[in-house]
Amino acid sequence: METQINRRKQIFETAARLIRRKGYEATTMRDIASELGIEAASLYHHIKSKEQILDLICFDMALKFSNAINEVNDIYFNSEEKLRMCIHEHVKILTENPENAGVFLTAWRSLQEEQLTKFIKLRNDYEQGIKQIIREGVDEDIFDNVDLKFATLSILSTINGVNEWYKQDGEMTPTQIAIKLGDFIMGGLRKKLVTDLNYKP
Amino acid sequence: METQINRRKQIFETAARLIRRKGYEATTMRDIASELGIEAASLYHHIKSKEQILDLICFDMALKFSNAINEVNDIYFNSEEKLRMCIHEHVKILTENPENAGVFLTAWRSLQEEQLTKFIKLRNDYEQGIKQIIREGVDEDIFDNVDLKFATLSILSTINGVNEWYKQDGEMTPTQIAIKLGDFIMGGLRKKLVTDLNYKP
DNA sequence: ACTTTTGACTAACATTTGTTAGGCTAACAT
DNA sequence: ATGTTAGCCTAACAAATGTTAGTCAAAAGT
Repeated sequence: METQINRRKQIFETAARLIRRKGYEATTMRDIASELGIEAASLYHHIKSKEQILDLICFDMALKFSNAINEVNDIYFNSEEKLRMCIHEHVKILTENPENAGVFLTAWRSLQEEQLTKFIKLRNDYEQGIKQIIREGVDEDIFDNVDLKFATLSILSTINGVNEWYKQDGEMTPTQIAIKLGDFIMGGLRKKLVTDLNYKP
Repeated sequence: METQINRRKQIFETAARLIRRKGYEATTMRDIASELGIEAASLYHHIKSKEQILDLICFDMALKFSNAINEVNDIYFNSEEKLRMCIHEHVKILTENPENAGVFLTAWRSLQEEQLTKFIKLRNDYEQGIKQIIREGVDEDIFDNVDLKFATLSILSTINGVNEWYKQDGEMTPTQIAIKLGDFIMGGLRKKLVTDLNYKP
């Protein structure tokens, strides 16, 4: 009763780990089963299909990102604060389950047509949400007058990169990463002068 | 004679396009052949194997990046200029052949053990090269006292993201993208004050 | 004690995969 | 004219893939 649920969870976790490392098509049902010490056919007592694994992981992650930006928009008002909080929430999601996040970031291409279309729509919504926050910052003269699409995609690429090097037992906590990322995205690499009144530590 | 070489080139181009879009394992020899209007077996008169396609593309791209950073290091001295030129060269490589670049960025995971090890080493060398330039900038007090590994990987993620949205007939040329990226990476999103003596347009 | 459920197994399936062998045709070289 | 080769074809193969069917032992529920 309890064990079944755990087994199912194990299957999803193992699958996510392998799919993230080798890709969806390169990961076989026999690979997943072998990692769990069982036969491939046994997987089907717990899951519907291989495709279901990819579907659930991708859309579960997409939902998390969607919820995160909605919360941030509900709570905060200042654009820079909003963006910094989005970065923080994004990093939290990427790091609290790096395997699923990795699947979300790379294996979504393997979704079937219908699901793929839905997924891309969700991802576009999220991008539009970030873009809107940047737009507000530009309108309020807090952010530079940047190309919105360019800035949005660049920032998201920067944040998503975290998934490629983050280690659970690494030197930086997710929060520390988020702060550094926020500083980098806000202020860039160049040395700040103290005469810059916008300067924040 | 002449046609053979062209056919071979066509095969690599078609393969790169498909592999970039769907992944290496998801792209079959029959897919590639079908795009060219021939049978899968016919491909083998021009290439050795499917794996060879991936190998050549990945290592050809790796070589380009390696050459680029070496040239930059030979020609320029100022750290910020060096980094901006690296960004420019990197963007040029990513955009002058987006298909091959996409394969390089995502499909390298499918390389066989031996080639994979070699590839990762080359990529690490490149990352170390960028890191070294940032280190120089920090030492020369031009860049903020950032975490070197963090800054290197963040910057590379930012630049590589270009491959996901760049369009040949888009609004921005590769050079314009490189300049915007350089500005963003150097100065960040936040509005600059004119009292910041480091400010560059 | 008896029945049901859980979770695994073996065996097998239909497809799909990368690849090889061998043959045909048209262009080219001598 | 004759031999060669470039470029494709069909046929086929062995291996791997996702999945289904049917069986069985142990645990849980009654």
